[in-house]
Amino acid sequence: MAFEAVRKSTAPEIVVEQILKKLQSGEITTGARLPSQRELALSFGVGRSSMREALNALAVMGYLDVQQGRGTFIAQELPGTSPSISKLQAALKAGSLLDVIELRETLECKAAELAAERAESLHLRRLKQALRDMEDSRENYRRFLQADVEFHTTLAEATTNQIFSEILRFLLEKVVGHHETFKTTLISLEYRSRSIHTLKQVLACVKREDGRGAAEWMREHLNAIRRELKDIL
Amino acid sequence: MAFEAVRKSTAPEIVVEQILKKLQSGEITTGARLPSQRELALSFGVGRSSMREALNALAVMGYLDVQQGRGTFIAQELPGTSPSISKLQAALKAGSLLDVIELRETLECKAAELAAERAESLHLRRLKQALRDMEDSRENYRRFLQADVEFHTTLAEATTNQIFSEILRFLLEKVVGHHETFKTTLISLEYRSRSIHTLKQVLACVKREDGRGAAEWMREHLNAIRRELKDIL
DNA sequence: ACTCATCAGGTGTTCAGACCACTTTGACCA
DNA sequence: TGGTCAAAGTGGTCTGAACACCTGATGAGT
Repeated sequence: MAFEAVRKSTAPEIVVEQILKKLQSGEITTGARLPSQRELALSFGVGRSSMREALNALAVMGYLDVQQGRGTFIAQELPGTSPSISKLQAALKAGSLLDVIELRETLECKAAELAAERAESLHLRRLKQALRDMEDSRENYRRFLQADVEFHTTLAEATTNQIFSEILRFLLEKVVGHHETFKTTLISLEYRSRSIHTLKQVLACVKREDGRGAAEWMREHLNAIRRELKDIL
Repeated sequence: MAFEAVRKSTAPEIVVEQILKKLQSGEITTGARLPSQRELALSFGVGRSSMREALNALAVMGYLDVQQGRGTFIAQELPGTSPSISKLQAALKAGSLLDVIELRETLECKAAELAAERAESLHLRRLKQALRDMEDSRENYRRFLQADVEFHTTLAEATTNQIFSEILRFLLEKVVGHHETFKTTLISLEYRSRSIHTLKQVLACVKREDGRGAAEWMREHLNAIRRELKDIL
């Protein structure tokens, strides 16, 4: 037998709900100006402070835009009530590391390929530097990981496809999170050396604009990670 | 000569910032109880209403949990302080449609391949149904688009890789958004017919577990979209 | 005619104080 | 032991008064 939590209805909450309803039903146009806080408080039958709390809450949520001396306006862009974002985050939290690897294999191989075709000298320099950092920090796990991520991030940026690079950055962030949660200091020194070697091959391919080669070496790199992961789990 | 927007520092904002800093530096433990609003206001040197505004903002953001009669508590689960999400959204909004297509080609071809290996009968049924819906709504643009999205979404789900499917769902949502923004009713009837044909091939390949074939037909499908897009732009 | 400083009125912002509603606690009593 | 009740502390709400800021009108000066 389950009970529902008692829904307490405080004044600002009620006001927020009412305004939200009008907002979502399209009764108020974006960019429109609301009456002054004093008037609103009067017409809602609440005190100014309660009215202010409601308006502030809506502002924090991104629905309103309050400007001192000018008034309160409906936000130009209503926050896309997109539940997909939270679903994405939930999936990332719940999803298995192997799933992530599968995605990374798909995306990063293509990224390597595109990078080979489009990378500019700036990217090449950063890739080179990241590899040097990895070599210099073989024994320091955190720094190694950081340089590793830098390499992958730069490669993604070199695709000159902003969406591509942001999604990859997003994924990598989660990978790092996983590492930190599980304190995966376990990663073997041998694996690190092999990583550096493989990524050097990737960089070499990118330099000579060999897309297929870059993709293949990247696949090799990710397979190595997958193997390492399986050993640990 | 560019100027930065003036950063107005209102009292509650400053308080929010300070509390946020303490929160993120881990100076306060989750679940801990804060001093009373009156005390806090005193120690921050602001009025109680300003203090309340700050606390409410933090509560809306999910950092705090205020309970009447009991006190204000740090939320048990601090909201993931990931700015990358908003960056991702920004990139999606600003990024070109061609970039999205490039990503889709990468992801959906792989999805088709994986689906061919893993799809269950439930997925096959839904894919079939989606194709039927597309055929039945050749003349109704919105319904056609909806069925189209359903096909791609189902294919993504058939990978049995939750993260994969969520990211694709996320991308597709944006594509639909683009369509609705630009009122792209322009898409030719011929294109629709060709889409249906190509996707039928994809489904056939998935049925006989031909991963390579499914990927190739999907690539064909996306190339058609790319061509259609170029014509429009 | 144009430019600029000034001012009045409206707006959001902040404050202080009072009171209300709720929760916890502990003293009290049957 | 169990219930009742009052007190104290908490957040919730209201009010009136300043304060800070923006806008538009006014009018003096060029």
